[in-house]
Amino acid sequence: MTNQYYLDTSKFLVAADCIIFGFRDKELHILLTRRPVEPEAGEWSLMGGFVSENESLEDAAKKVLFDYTQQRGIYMEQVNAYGEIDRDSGGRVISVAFYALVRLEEFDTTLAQKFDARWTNIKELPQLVFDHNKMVHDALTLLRFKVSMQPIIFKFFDEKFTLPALQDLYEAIYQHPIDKRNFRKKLASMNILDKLDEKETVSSKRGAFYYTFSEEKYMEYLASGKYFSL
Amino acid sequence: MTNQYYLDTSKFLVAADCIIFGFRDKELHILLTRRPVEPEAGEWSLMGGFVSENESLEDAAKKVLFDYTQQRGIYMEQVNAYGEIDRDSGGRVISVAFYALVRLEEFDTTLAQKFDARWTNIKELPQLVFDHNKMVHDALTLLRFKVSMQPIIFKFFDEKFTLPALQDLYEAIYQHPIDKRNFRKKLASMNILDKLDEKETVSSKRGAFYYTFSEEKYMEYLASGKYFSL
DNA sequence: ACAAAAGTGTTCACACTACACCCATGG
DNA sequence: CCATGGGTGTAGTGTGAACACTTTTGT
Repeated sequence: MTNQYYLDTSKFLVAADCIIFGFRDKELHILLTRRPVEPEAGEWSLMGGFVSENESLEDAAKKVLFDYTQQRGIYMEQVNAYGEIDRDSGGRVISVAFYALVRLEEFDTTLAQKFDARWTNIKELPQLVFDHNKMVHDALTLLRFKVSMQPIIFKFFDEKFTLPALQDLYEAIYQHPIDKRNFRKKLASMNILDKLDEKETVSSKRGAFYYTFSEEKYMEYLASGKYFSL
Repeated sequence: MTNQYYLDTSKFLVAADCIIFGFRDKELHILLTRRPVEPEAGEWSLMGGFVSENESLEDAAKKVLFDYTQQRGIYMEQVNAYGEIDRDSGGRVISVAFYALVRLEEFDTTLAQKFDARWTNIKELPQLVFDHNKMVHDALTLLRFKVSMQPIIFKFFDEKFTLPALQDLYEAIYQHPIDKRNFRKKLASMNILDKLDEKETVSSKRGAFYYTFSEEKYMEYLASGKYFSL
């Protein structure tokens, strides 16, 4: 099967590292763990794993995500491949980073303890092993771009959400405040949300209406020739 | 040196494939070659090579670029890693794609013959081996985005260029016509170009003034708080 | 003189920004 | 009744889009 031409060349360990984003306490967080093996055992690290023979890069990343979150169907996107010779002090490893957006409402906190993992506010990011800080930085840059171009922000929520929460998330991602009226005006003009009768009454006395993202309305929006832009 | 933990895992061939963009005849072109080895020998392919033990991914891509163009300091950027199990019918290969922008004025055409390479209009792209068509598609998407956000379009030119040529290039990248006056107005408002006294008189009788991109003016532009956007 | 490409301003529509007050409710 | 967060409209400014004619020069 494998061609002769392919045999005389170096082979490499390949890892998939995941920047797992979640939204909590009006701030964007990422899931970090204490690295379980040498070198740099015990230091903060992204979730990762080696790619094995019978899986694609995406499969490997999905496996990592499932192991640490027990969620399936997580939104995931490749960030970049990292291939400096000495990026991993334990040996030559080429790593492909993926970012993922998880619904924190569904997150099983017992998992966190099992893996010595912690949700960390992106504003208080510690020093991470190897080039993981760079990976997070690149992932954030990509996330900011993607959020502005595609309706992926809704993947942070478990189905329904309130407009104040959506705005808080948006502000957490971009790290700057935006005007409430302008934000809502823009969303209204897109007409891609369904307003529910239900209210969320935990974070305020008056309560904020829940909304859901409507795939159908979004399709109509696209069909009308417009492009999503937030 | 290499830790025990790293030893029990699969290793992979890793390739660097380059989408080399150039501008000619008012159209965007990419450099393709006839694949020299089985499988799919003789079919159209991107330029690529395997990564070796003592080089980073970027180094491998730079080597490929130098081999095929003899130019140094080519602008290059990573597109994505491709890791489907059966993407290469010759064996399991993980490939990292890079796009590059070359100055066609400096291109040595004898090289093309040596490698059985050809500049191909992106509008007439043939079927390529493996997933190379997808790589080109992804590279084009990224190029379009980057061109709109950073002044990399000037890397297509050897120092000086005319405004009509710049506009032609811009239209070739985005595949749609733009208004001449609006285009020039926008460039003028940015004030990042230096007008030369010299004219280019090959493509018109009247002649078009040459311009150069001014790094200093660009720095001032950024310092004024504005962001490049074309 | 004419063909072929270079160069140049104005108007209009729309989108983005800034901005302040009333509402509903629980304690 | 008051503190807390939810919800709403308007006016001004700036940016992008549409649009046509004059200039230069080689043949």
